[in-house]
Amino acid sequence: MPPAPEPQPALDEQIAIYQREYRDLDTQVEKVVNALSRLDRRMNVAYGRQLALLGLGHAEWEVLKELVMVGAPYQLWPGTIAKRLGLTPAAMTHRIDRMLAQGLVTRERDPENRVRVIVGITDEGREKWLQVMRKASVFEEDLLQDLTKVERTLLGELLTRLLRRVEDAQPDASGRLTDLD
Amino acid sequence: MPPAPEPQPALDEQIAIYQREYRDLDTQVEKVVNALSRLDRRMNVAYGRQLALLGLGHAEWEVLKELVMVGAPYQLWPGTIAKRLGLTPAAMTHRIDRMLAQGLVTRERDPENRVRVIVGITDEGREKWLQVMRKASVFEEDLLQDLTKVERTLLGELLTRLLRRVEDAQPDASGRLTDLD
DNA sequence: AAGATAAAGTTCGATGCTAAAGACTACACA
DNA sequence: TGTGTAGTCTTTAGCATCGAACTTTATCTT
Repeated sequence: MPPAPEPQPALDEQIAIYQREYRDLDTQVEKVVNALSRLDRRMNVAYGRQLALLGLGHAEWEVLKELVMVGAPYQLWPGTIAKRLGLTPAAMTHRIDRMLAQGLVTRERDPENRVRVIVGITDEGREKWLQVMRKASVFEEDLLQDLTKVERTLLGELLTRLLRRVEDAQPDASGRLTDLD
Repeated sequence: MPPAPEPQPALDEQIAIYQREYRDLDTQVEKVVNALSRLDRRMNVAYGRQLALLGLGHAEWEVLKELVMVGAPYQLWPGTIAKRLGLTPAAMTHRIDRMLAQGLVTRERDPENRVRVIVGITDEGREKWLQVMRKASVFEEDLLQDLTKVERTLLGELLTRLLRRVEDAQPDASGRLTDLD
């Protein structure tokens, strides 16, 4: 008898096991959190497949996204990108190096402050972003195909409220998410 | 004038910009997907803080989770863990090495098949898992504090349906998520 | 039985990330 | 003006991961 079955257990089954191991578990909460985490993983795998087809990695995609998201003229300081992506400045330096070599971005010194650097996107970079978006939107539509318009709106609404809680409330020293003011 | 404001734009604002850059965007779908992705990132940051306090990294935590999740006698083959976590077998070898040195897991040859290895969890590993769960459940309750019981159930239900779509349907060659059986 | 094939895990070389130290610029204050 | 101080990016060393080749064991085929 093998030490474990191969396939990943279904979500509800997994929660049930957790509860056996940890009595005080709130199964309702745990279900939401685990579903979120599993969904994000699956989505990233799916995106990764499409990115690979276009010769991009997740790293490059993240940076292109930030540059487009900021709107015209599509410029950011490396430090800003790093902060938003949760990376160190060192990692950004190297990412920009690689993306520069691929012709996806530009890098120049900020004329107003020579210590600063301005990263911009090239036409090719913008084109790549668009191609990925087209592929991604197909996948996302497939993902949500079982939900009605009303359900989609509701889901977006509920998630936004969670996001607001975690983004607007700075956690205190013990990590608690408190007052939103 | 700086090339970009420091703080990350709010979700709705971000979606609006995306739509300016990509006309055909379904804002409803995009809102769900982006909220999901942003939530997962924030959650991982929060977990990371608690893990660091206990001297654990995300890598160790993932492995402990899989071992507990499988139930007694808490044993798995390295390859199974690797598959479920989306890692290569090589990475698992090194993770087990490190966790062995920390006394979190055990490693022995499978008596039924000498090529195979059985990874088990130690009492200390189980205790660490429990400590993390206690911390995590506090954070998760805080995260969901604005939702009523009904809303929590509904959210869990909607997410489960998405998960079912992406986990049960193998994507075809073009990456589409189709028929569920 | 004997050899081919398949499967599991480890080893090896290369890549990308982090933390820490370093270099450079701008600004504050004497 | 000169010096200190803070902020931004780059460099360096160490570590985790991946892809690929290799070792060992079990199973299939004849």
